[in-house]
Amino acid sequence: MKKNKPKYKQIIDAAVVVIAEHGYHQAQVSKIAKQAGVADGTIYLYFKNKEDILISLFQEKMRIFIEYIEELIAGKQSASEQLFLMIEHHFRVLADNHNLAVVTQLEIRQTNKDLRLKINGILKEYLSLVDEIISRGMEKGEINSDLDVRLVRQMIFGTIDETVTTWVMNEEKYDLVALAPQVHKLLLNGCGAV
Amino acid sequence: MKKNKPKYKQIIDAAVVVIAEHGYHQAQVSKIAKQAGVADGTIYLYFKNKEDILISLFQEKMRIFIEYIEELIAGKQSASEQLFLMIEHHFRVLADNHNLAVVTQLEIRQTNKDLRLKINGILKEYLSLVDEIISRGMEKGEINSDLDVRLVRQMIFGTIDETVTTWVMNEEKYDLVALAPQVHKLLLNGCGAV
Amino acid sequence: MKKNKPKYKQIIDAAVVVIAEHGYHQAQVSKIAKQAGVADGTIYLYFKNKEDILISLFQEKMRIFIEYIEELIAGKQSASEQLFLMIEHHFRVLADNHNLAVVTQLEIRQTNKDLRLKINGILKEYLSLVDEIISRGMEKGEINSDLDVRLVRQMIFGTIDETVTTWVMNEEKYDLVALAPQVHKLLLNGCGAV
Amino acid sequence: MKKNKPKYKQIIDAAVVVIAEHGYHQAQVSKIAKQAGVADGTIYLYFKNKEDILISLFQEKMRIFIEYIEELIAGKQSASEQLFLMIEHHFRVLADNHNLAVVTQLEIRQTNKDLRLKINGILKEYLSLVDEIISRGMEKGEINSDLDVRLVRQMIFGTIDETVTTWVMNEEKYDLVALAPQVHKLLLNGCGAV
DNA sequence: AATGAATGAGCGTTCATTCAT
DNA sequence: GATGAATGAACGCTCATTCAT
Repeated sequence: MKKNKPKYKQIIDAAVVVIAEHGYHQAQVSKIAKQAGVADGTIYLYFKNKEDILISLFQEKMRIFIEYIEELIAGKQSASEQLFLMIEHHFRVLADNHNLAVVTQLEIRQTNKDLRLKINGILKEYLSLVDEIISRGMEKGEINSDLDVRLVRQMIFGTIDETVTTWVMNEEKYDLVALAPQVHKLLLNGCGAV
Repeated sequence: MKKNKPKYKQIIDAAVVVIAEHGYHQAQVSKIAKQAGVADGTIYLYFKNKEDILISLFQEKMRIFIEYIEELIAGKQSASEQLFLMIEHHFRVLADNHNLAVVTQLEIRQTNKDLRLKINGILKEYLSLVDEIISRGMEKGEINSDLDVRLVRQMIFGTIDETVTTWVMNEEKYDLVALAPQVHKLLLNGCGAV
Repeated sequence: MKKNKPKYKQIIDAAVVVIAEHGYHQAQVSKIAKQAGVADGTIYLYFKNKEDILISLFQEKMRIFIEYIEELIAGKQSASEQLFLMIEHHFRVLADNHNLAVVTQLEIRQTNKDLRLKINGILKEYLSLVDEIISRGMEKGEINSDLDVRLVRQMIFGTIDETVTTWVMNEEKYDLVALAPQVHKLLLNGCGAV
Repeated sequence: MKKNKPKYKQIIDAAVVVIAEHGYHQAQVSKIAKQAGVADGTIYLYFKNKEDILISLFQEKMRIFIEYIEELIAGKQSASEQLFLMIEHHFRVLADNHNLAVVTQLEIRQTNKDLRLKINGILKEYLSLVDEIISRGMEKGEINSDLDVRLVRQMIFGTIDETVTTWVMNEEKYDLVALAPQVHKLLLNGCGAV
């Protein structure tokens, strides 16, 4: 399995650095190879093509992200608490990793439709997690079950995403994690929680 | 004034069609010119460069959009009603114009940082409009004035944008405009309206 | 005869200014038209094409130049004196007209082979004048008649031309006309004058 | 060092052929690549841009030229002899290489001011060599030391250059090398040698 | 005669990918 | 496995010239 070899992660980390530093359109394969300390051709022993680096990058980070959140909310009973932990973790991960924040909020979106569809495919796992929290919240009466789950999820993800993007665009001047309680309150209100 | 000459609008409309059909990176100037029924060089009598077409396109559409919404909400008293009219109009414009929806939700975002910053500059007028509705709603007691206006705006815009993007990504399979009441309700709840 | 109409000279003078100021490759027809105060299309009522402007420019200036020198040397007996008057006038004309100097020494030479051949055709009149001075000098015994007239002419023209070009390249920092006596002496020595 | 790799010289030689054959402005990079038997992109592994090909070409040829002349005149005592060897070698190199003669006398001069300045910078090494010969000639009493070294150099270089250009323009119909003794005599006379 | 909007051919350069070593 | 030199397709933009008014 190539994904477990050291150079695989090495190249992905190099890609995050290079894309964050130079922007997606200036992140040539040769630059990524140089940053990773390997030859250009070596990239193609681990990735099908340049697009595949980006997909794998997103997949890898998302996998870790989701696994962590799943652990985090595992023992919690209330949807409200689960939602809060998710929001806070989402904010914390990106606040702690400037490069990753730039890549996911700004650079990765500069890609073509096809690539974005693939990235959306990966994102679905996260969205499913949100759906589960919502559904469980409805079952327990925490969330108004008249609402459309999909719409609620779009509100939650849209708000979180927009909040992070605005923060990145404003050069991360303020404390993102500190916004978690307010965002949580807004979203919970929206859900019709009493 | 070049912006009032017929070819100016002709080229912008052609750009919307070509970009929606082929994607931003496959929207060569020659393709746009052909679609507009002018020579390649004519493009440059009306636009500084290819990037300028995109900026002008967004500016032009946003100008019409904002002017229309301003008229729409002019006589309305409640922030709730104003918000609803805005959401519905936002959805309706894009639902009525498939090409424009694809361009604004997917293609325009594939551009480099500089261009995105310019586009964000144009978007600010819309966001200001939202801010005004929120502020007025707070003054009247419709919206919980303890909330951060910026966060509320991010929730509103983030939710609307995410809703439209999801709809476009799902190949516009369902009725977007019909979602307006539910989205409106969600957002109003979020704002702490009683 | 178009050459006698005011706009003909107007355009040629504009071309000298524009080419000197912006360089040959940045001297677009539209710039020349603007400088001349006429419409782009008007240029083509007086000149076949852009190349024709340059040829006519050179022809016009050279005609005046030669006519003047012919008058100047008309009454003079010695080839030495004729040569001196020619050198001095050559230097003076270009020293007095910065733009013309830049155009003839630097910019006009940036043209393609065909155009340079045409320009050389015009230059031949000047070279013939030099040949005549040399031949008469040989007849009178002022110049060593064993020498090849063509080679002597190449020395004379080559030296004058190189001297002016070096002066232009050095930003005309020193007095070109003041060099005439020394250049004259050098060339006369070269001709074997005693 | 890229300059020692075979493809470096291969591309320069191809450039000489293509520029001589089609003229500078019709010497597209793709034509040069084809002539050199490499891909278009390969050019850019060895040269910064098209302009750089021309500069390197001139630099390379000038380097060989100067090195050869320096060896040639190393053991010679008289400035007269040194001057003759230089003139003859100058003529011989260009007479032996039609393409190079066309490129240096006609095509290379069609370039813009910036490029011409760079080329002049390279030419300075040659002009310095001439200056040295003149200075040494003055020390030894072979050349009239009242003369301005710069003017003498301009006469020497101007005459040689004009002679070669005239020969190229006349389609190289006569024997250029055979002119060396006469040109040498003319110049030596000019220098005031007895 | 004069205008100036419109035309459209033409090219230097980048960079993802390959493959011989 | 690892290398990195070589490949070659693809495109935004300029500007001399035309021609309807």
